[in-house]
Amino acid sequence: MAIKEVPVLRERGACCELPIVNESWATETSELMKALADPTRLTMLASLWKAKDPICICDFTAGLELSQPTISHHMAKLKEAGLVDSEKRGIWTYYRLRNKLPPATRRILGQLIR
Amino acid sequence: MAIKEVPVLRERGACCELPIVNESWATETSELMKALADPTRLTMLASLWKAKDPICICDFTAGLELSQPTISHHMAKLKEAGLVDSEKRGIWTYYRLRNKLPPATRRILGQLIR
DNA sequence: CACACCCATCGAAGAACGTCGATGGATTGC
DNA sequence: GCAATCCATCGACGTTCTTCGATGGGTGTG
Repeated sequence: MAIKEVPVLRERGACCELPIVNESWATETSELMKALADPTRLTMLASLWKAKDPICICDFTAGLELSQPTISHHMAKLKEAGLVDSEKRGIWTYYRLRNKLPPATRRILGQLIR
Repeated sequence: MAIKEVPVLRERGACCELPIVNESWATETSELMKALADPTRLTMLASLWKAKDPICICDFTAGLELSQPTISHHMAKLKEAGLVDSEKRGIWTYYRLRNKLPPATRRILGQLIR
């Protein structure tokens, strides 16, 4: 646990160089993380991940203890992040996991869920 | 892309059941996602992931275009999330990826960072 | 047509977040 | 001891987020 490799020889005011990190990678990845940074949205995603069939807003409203506008709001965020698709059928709007998910995104979701 | 499995036969006011999603899983996972939901923190994590040696605050302050308090603030969040360890050496505080990371967390980071 | 239901959107309120300058403790070099 | 450096913390500000009630459009039922 101790940090042994670091010499105390370092000069004051002298900073080391950081490994190069792609800036657009950071912003794009943080967008995805923001979409996942809410327990309600994670629950909805996990439900869609596990369910074979699409799920409509009223199912989530009945199952989660939140108002219908809040559920719709969260689902809109998931859609805006490109994580879910929606389709209207009669008076219902059904949501499902987007089937054209980028492979990397799908792998991350797979790691998170289950 | 079309949703074929959904019958329109559904009765009004009748909701389906959701797949069961563990509630504490959702809150805990969302905590991790919140820690990752910022480009600066992602950049710092990626740097620590790639770097062999620990990195001190002043390196990040020099490399990223943010004030020192902001850098310290972000690093404190990463530490609070259990993602990094710190050790003081002389006047410097060195940070490194926590070596006792939960395997699942490590796998997620591995997926995210390249 | 009138009514009931589903749902997206709006506006508002409160909480959480990102950022900074200022400050002060700790450590080291002179 | 004095000055310089690193860094954590505080207080403040503006932004973003979560949540809700109210509203209205769309769709089907009687």
